[in-house]
Amino acid sequence: MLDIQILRKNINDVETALLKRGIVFDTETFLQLETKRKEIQIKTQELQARRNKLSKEIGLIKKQGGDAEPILKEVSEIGDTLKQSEQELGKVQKSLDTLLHGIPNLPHETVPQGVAEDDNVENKTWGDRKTFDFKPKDHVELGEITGMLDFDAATKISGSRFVVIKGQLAQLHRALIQFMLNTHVNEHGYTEVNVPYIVNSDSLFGTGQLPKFEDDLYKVPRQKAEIYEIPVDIESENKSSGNDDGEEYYYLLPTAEVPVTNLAREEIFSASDLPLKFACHSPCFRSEAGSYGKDTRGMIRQHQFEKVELVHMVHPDNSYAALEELTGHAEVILQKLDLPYRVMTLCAGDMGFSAAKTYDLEVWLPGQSRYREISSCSNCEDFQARRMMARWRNLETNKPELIHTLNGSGLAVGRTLIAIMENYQTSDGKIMIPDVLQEYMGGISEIG
RNA sequence: GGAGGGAUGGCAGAGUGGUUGAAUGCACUGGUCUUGAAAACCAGCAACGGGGCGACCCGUUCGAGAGUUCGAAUCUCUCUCCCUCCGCCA
Repeated sequence: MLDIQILRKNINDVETALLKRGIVFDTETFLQLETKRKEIQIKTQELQARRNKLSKEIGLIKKQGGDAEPILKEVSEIGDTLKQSEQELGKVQKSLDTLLHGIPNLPHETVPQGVAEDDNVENKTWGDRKTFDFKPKDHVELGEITGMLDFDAATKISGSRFVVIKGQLAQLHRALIQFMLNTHVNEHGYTEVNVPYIVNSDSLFGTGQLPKFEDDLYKVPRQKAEIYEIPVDIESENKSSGNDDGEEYYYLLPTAEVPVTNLAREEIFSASDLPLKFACHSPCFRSEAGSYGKDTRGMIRQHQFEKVELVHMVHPDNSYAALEELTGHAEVILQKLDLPYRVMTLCAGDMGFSAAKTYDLEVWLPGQSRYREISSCSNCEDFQARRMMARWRNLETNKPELIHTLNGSGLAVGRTLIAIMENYQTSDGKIMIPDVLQEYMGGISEIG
């Protein structure tokens, strides 16, 4: 969520910044709403002040045993006007909120202009792409040969975009999780957390998935206490547009970023608490609505996958240094696994809703002969913090101020598994185990 | 599933219709004292929003929402969450 003060004072800057993302901001509508808001708010508050003043006088008069009748009459006349004014204000506020909640974060000045993937900028590449003296297979073929990736079984059990991993490959998958967590906790100073996989709408609002991206999420009906049906004809008039079904659903987490970042929701940290760094392994659930036909082959894009997520909560001055650090931590995993990758700075138009700047790590997949995203590391600045009121106390001002939040994958486990399969394959379809993982695999050096 | 009890400022915890945005303690900030620190003492200290160049002024907020009232932390209703006991259970 943007600071509404920026919209009020520097609307042109906002327009320009959003244009960098390829978004044309409806300044006209905003200014109209804002003018209306100001007018109604001032009027409402004047009425409230008058009512409060008179009510206090009534209290005093009654205490002294005087006659409050004249004032009582005057104040009761304010009632209707005030109520109407308050309702009007509520409507305008709501429209403004809806508008504000739908505006994505403004890109940092170092973010390249652009609207799509093609405009992302390559920062660096790491590692040598291995050359094979045979035609490298992709993970689907390798999975078939070894019998350890079973898409048909998953289709039977669940449907498309699921997979069953079997045998030593499942073990390798588990080994990757241990390896990633251990590295981040023991070498990078993260605190490991284990979180709920079902989250509420407040949490999703906090990180920015709601209200705009509800279609991407799996909803879980929530058990509600039984309530009596209210006869429709009586009640329907009064139930205005504000009839959100707010807490009727839980949601499956699309990323551990949601529960972990929300640890900071409505908290005020002391300056010495920061930075906080959390590492969390979790499954992730995504409906993938709107991605029909995209990445249908293999386990690149699944409804359910596992990920080790890194989250930083930092002093606002340090968030860009933290972004470099966090990205570096994700890179370490790829380096230790000796998987070739490149680092991309996402262009403004390709960034997620909450991000001010994002680096993507893309791993080389020889079976597909291309780089594929395996981690996305973002600085959200105060965008999420404002939505969830995550603050720290500045001792210089003695006031609570917004923290900055960052998140990144360190790494996506399923895609890392694919990368190992494709990069470490042998001509007869076996998979070599990267050195650093062998201790997690009972010392073996090859599977398949 | 059954029976009770609760939710108030950063934290703990008073407050049951009228200058209560809220006693008190802790924490925090500034000061006195001290060689320095601690202790003691003095003072300050909720958040959010609006108006004004500004000194300031105003509004909202005591889990959330609705209601009663001239006036609600306090009364009514609904919801959410937490705690205790019993039952069941990985």
